Amino acid sequence: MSDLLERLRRRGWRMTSQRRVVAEVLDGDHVHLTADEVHARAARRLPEISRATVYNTLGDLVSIGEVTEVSTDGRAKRYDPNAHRPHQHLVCSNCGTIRDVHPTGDPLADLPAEERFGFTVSEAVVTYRGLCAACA
Amino acid sequence: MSDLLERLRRRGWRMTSQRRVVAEVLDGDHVHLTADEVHARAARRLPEISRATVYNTLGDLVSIGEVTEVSTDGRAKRYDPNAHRPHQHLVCSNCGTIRDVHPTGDPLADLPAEERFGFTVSEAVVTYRGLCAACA
DNA sequence: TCTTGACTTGGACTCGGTCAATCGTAGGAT
DNA sequence: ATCCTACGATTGACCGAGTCCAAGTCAAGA
Repeated sequence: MSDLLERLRRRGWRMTSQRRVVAEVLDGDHVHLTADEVHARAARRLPEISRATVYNTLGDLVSIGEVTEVSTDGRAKRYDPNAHRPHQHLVCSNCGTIRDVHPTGDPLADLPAEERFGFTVSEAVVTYRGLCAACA
Repeated sequence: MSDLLERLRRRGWRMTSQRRVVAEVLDGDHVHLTADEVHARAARRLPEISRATVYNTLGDLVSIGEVTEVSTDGRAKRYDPNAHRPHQHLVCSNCGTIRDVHPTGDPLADLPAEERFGFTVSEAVVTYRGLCAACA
């Protein structure tokens, strides 16, 4: 059932049938769909939903922090509803499968001051790459 | 002077005027140009060079391992000639400036076995984000 | 139920990148 | 030095991902 939908309602997000199906499609763990995949799945329940609406809704969800954008392959961005707990990604270099992972330690601590070039560093995004069990 | 050009010559890479200017444009530290930027700079020295040639040449350089692709913003890929020594990237969230950085420690070691989902993990790509001195 | 501002739509458009047919040339062979 | 030819360069059409806009629709408060 949809945690995401519940949180959105609580925020007073204006709820439309389009936004509801997009939120429902995104629900779950290890979900990393492209905008077109979201559109295709949403269209199974609401055939007239337009691409622009899916892009708008995803963009809104990202800007309010309920969904994060992941771009692991330089192709289409993927949308990750698991924004409530920080995590990194493990990607199969062959088939593109993505898993959420929780490394120990803080990568920010591994960047010495003299390697910061005066930046105020706030975040470290880690992508682990390798071959999944099926592709190895 | 061009280390890259020298390495390419040593590999027996067929040298054309187009390939030479692309290699020259890419020479240096903290260089992270988009394909279009490479094309623009190359065209200053060789006005008739085509976009397709730049893409072909960059693709070739990547596949022989002399240049690496970096995609930090989900927009155009950037090309990094500093492929001979492993490093990560520090990106300004505001202006997009990129610096090469060398964190201590091995991020691969921070991913416990039970978080590997049966993958053979071979690489960790880290992108540090923050604000550069000028943007802060 | 009415009203209205927010949301949705379809289509044109942009940007980054790829492809294929044709032309040109680097560099080995003579 | 020149000739040949396979490999590289060029042009322009094309593609996928994403954005934009003007017009239509509708959720939800009064």
